[in-house]
Amino acid sequence: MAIDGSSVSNGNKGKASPSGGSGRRPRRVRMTGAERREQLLDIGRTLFAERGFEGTSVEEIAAKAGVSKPVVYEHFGGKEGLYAVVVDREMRQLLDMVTGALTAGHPRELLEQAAFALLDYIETFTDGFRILVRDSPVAQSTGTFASLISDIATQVEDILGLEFKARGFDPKLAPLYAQALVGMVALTGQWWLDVRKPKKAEVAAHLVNLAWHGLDGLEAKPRLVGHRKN
Amino acid sequence: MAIDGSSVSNGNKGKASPSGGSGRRPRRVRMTGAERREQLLDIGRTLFAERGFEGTSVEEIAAKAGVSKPVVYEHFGGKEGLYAVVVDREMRQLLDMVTGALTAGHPRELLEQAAFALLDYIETFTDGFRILVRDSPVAQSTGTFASLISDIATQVEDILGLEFKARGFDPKLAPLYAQALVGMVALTGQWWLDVRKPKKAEVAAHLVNLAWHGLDGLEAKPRLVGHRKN
DNA sequence: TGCCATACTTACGAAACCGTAGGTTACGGT
DNA sequence: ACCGTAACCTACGGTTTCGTAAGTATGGCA
Repeated sequence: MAIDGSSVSNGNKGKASPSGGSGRRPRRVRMTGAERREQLLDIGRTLFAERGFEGTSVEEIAAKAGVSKPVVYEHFGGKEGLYAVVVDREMRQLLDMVTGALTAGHPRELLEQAAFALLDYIETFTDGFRILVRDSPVAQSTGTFASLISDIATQVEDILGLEFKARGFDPKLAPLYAQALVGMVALTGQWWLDVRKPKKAEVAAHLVNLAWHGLDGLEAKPRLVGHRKN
Repeated sequence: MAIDGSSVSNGNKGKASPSGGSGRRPRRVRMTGAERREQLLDIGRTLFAERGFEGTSVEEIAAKAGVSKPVVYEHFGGKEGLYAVVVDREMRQLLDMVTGALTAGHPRELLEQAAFALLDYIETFTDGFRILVRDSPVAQSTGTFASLISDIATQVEDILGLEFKARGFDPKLAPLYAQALVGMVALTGQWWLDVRKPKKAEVAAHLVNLAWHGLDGLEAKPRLVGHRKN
């Protein structure tokens, strides 16, 4: 089992039911430290996503892992410790995906790839996205969704900045446009989470359509330049 | 004093300091019921905005009003009661402003007005916006920011739907584009909350610029059709 | 086989919080 | 001057939660 990669698998089989199904399953699981740690992170992510930081108790996390509270404290020092790790991993994941999509190409392709990457993250790591969108516990400054969005927006800024200069626009406006683009994709992604109606690639195509041509010059049937399947 | 209108004024003069400055100020304030109610709503809104629902205690609200806990329970029946009223008023306010901006005109003007209205709301009722963006206590379904955004998006949908039909686009895509537009404005507004850099009208102009012409056909110096001052 | 580090438990202290019971003070009308 | 009502308070019960102290089982290894 991969120790580092934020494990996508999450079945919650544990359930703390003491009796096994057939004869001789070991009653208590007794995982290795690293395993338990990963499991707690998984469960924590899920619970934080659906109940928020303050709405989730350490005992609940521990119980769902079939373990008692002090185990959590042993691994993370406390609730905030666990939360911090969850958020950090999630931010890293999202940032990696988007950054990877913003490496090279024509601006329109970059936009397309980034939009797709964000939608992809939202789909694959839904819980993480929910956590990032929700509020952080205290003293946010860093670790906020806003700050993360800003990080991404900063990269978009750089790209836009060049483009703006080349076209004679004020590069100081790049942040604004970057924010608008990210916001457009992010909130559409959130909406799409519940609806799931057009396929992801189609959503991305339409978003790019809107961002690139504007309402005035929309194309009826936009296509992604790079054609994807999933 | 207007009983109903969500009072914008918020100075927190009370502060519960018992000694008045000069001679004979009555030591305890003893407001009328309606006044106290409004004051509690004001304070509640502020606290919920900065600490969230679960992070705010009834006692804290009461203390800040220079009053004891049971007063809050007398007026609102509990923490959730107060929160519900705050959220309801805020949603109504925002919805009114945006709906009012979406009454008549050319689509581009509507977009412009709606964007401006949202930014205006964010600026004027910052705390309210923060509350709406944060998470609701439990059993969200209604009262969520997402649901509010959807309400607004629905209105945008209708407008876009007509436009799409007239232009021969698939009207089923209207929700997607509506969501994208609303998301663009909403998240840009959230960003602008902290930065406050370009003036509100300028932000609106650029948003309309992007939404209308797209990155491909951006204007260097967009102007709002209806010129505003504040 | 005996040892020992690691994984894990039970039990508890302390604090924060919600919500209520029952009593007290000021204000307005008569 | 009196009295009722509306506004407000003190005090407390009961629950939840964080975090810790101190002890128990388990599995690998000399």
